[in-house]
Amino acid sequence: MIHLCLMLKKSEAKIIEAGFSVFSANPTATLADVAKEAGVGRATLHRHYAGREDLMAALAVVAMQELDDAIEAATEDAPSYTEALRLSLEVIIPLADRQMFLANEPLDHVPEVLEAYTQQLEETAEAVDAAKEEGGFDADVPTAWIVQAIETLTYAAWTVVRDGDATPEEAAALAWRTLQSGLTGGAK
Amino acid sequence: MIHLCLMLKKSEAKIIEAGFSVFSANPTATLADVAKEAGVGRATLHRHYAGREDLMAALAVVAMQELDDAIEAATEDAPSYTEALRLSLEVIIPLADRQMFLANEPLDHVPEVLEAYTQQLEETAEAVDAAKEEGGFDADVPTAWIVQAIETLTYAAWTVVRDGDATPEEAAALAWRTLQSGLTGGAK
DNA sequence: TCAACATGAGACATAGGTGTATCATTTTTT
DNA sequence: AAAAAATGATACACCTATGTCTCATGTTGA
Repeated sequence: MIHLCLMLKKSEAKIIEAGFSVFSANPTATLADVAKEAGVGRATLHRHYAGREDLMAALAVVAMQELDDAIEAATEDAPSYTEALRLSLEVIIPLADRQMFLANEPLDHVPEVLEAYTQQLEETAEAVDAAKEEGGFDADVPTAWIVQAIETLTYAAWTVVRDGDATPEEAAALAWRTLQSGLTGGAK
Repeated sequence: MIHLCLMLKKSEAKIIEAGFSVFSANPTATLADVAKEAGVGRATLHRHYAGREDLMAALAVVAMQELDDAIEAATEDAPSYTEALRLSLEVIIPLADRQMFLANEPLDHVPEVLEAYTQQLEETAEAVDAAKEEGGFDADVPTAWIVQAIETLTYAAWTVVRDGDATPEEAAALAWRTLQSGLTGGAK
């Protein structure tokens, strides 16, 4: 909401924030619910976003942008690709609740979102490949698996944080340890 | 469908199978879609299942039962709890597409499903605790995290299989390795 | 064969979310 | 202060999924 105000009008910012809040709690919530949460008339919502799809797409764009910014800020002076991946993991967890509800939305029809998403995946894959050369990951393990493991363990970390079973820092540490050395006692 | 016929009438079995098929592809599909896929009139579907919630609950019950059966069959003569967890992981992956679409359904209102699900989680947690004592997992790692990691890595495995990036056996092996020893080169 | 039952097809009513238009009011800008 | 823009509230029409009902047809079992 802070930096959103720089580019979005006041009502739009309120609607976007309400969208994150409401749809995170209930992905099938009504546009009326969003408008109410935003303290805005339903008609006003329609003035800014033509329909549900438009709003979802806007939410996706904002979420992607936030993610990109956070990752770039966290990794810009990382000493290695491996460390950059670890730092990314740490940074993503607190933002995950703004992304997760979008995962089940059919956003493939919005080229802007699709493009950003595939690029995100590609960048991760590139970072993983680079980390492999550093010895951070075993070259024998398929990159596709490592990327998927990073994504799902990020989700796992977000879940345990949400359930109050760990702090974001603890969850990030557990996720990274799982990725790197696994959970066996001997591998400590 | 094979053993379902033992307890479900023909139409019911067809509807249930169609439900898995249709809702896996599109979680917001219509009851009419399910009826069509089942080769059954929409009215017939309503005769057997009062509404969408009823159908979803029935699907959840069947899916849970299948999971229980598969896990029990796979682990009944496992040499250890750790090995039992590995075998469970292997067995769940091919069944995962019958479960995943249910994850985003609000089934908490169906006590039968809720109870079966929580029991499933408890059994996993118990197996993890037992595996800890065997040395299969580090006792320092919270059980809640291990359980969550197992779940999400199972999902990851299902995903790569679905995308054609690995066979079920390969995916299971990757998931288990990730859990146990991680993906670092040195941990091979 | 006959009776009981299940099914398919269609008509019908309903409810809820969605999108639009209008108008008075408020806020912002000039 | 005056003009312009944004907003809230309301009413309206629309569409789709849903659920119910009926009746003719088909299937099953006695």
